[in-house]
Amino acid sequence: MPVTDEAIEKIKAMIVSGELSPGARLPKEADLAERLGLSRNSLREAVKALSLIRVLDVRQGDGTYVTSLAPDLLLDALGFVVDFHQDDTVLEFLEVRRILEPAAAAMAARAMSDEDIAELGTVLASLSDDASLDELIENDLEFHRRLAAGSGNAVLGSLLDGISGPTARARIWRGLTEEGAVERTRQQHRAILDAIAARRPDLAQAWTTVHIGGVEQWLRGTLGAAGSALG
Amino acid sequence: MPVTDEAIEKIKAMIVSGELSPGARLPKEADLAERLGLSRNSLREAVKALSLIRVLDVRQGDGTYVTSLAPDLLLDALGFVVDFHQDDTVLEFLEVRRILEPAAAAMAARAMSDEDIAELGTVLASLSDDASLDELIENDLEFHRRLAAGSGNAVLGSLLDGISGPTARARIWRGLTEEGAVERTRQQHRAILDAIAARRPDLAQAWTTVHIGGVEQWLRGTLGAAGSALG
DNA sequence: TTCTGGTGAGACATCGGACCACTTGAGGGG
DNA sequence: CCCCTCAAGTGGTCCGATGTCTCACCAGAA
Repeated sequence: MPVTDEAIEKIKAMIVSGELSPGARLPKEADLAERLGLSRNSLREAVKALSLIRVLDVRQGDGTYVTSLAPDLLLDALGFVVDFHQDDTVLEFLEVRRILEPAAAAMAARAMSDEDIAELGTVLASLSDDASLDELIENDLEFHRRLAAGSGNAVLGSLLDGISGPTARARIWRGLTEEGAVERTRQQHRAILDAIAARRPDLAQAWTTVHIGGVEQWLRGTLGAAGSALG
Repeated sequence: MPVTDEAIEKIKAMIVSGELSPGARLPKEADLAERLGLSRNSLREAVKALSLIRVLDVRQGDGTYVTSLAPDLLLDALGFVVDFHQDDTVLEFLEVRRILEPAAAAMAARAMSDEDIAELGTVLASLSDDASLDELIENDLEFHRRLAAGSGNAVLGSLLDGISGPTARARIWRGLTEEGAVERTRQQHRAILDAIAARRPDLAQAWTTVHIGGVEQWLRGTLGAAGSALG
């Protein structure tokens, strides 16, 4: 095993064992390198890797720290990974979303505070009728993000956030606007909100299933048509 | 933005844009470093990070390649992340599993081939009555892994695989054996298998919900008791 | 002809040292 | 008491050299 991988494992072990608590500061690179028995260059490779997945937080001129290790932090690296999938597996991601998000909506209908529900409504209301594509996407992301967070389960929220990668979402919206389905989507958003506000988990779940399932069905048709047109 | 992060983005862009296809070989470190305008050391940090999340595959003496980018590869980095969560958020992960896995079981009841179902039965049957803890865990992991894979959705399968981290699973099984619930768990596994074999998605889903929900409930009680005992 | 073993080129692995850039906090000046 | 300056500490980046591994090529034996 390369020394770098070994270093990754050792740092991970230090964290899992509790020697390094969340928020703790690591020894300076030179010292840690000596302690782990490798050069500073190799150690930096390990630190960089752990930094990419948000386990470590390096601050130039200050030091290297263990992050909070909160699930949302660690899981947001998921978005980075999802970006690599453009066409082929986007449907599979959407399918997973169709499973998770309705469940999240049902949980949100029980768990969300009245204030949060009101804010969710504000998000939808803030969208003007002649919004640009970027605004549509941003608004859509914000709505679904708050919905997921409203489930009360941070892991579920982050997971949904991650697999709803901006890239894939942008492509879908581009297609939807072309077909003039923007208004229908907004109505579905509104219906989900109403169901949550009425504290009806079953309705919230059903509407979310309809919402995601509709996008899924449309995308399935689009990809199929594009595939046959190309093939 | 540090040059290393910049390099990560550029390499990612090269892959997403199609300039580097899955399986393609990257230019040698020296050349790529020059092209991206940084030193070999800094480039290596970027490569190491992308290698940790299974986007690049570095082979000493040969070269650096883009992986297949298959979702199972990319998502298995998830397991690494989950390992950092011991007590606090394990319940949230289990809750997500309780949402995903029943859906996967239902899909498996429709999609799995007769051969795969037979193999799934073999897995359960291969467990002896006086199996050790390690054998129990390994068998349990194998069963759930095949079940998730049987859904036909690679993303779903890998996601389930990732959040069912070996660490958390081991701790749960240790507790279950102490309470003598091994036999009940095995019966539930058997029931899930029977439902799938009978091509009954509804039954498979229900049994899986019962199975995961039972573990969840038990764990919730255990953690609560431990917490109050400590607090 | 085919298989085997050696050999060398090419690629990544690792190292040590040097210098740059940034953050922070102490200490002096207003 | 507040603000500015500056020096120490720490990560950021680079260079050049050496070690090690993989693979392809080729000569020699079966």
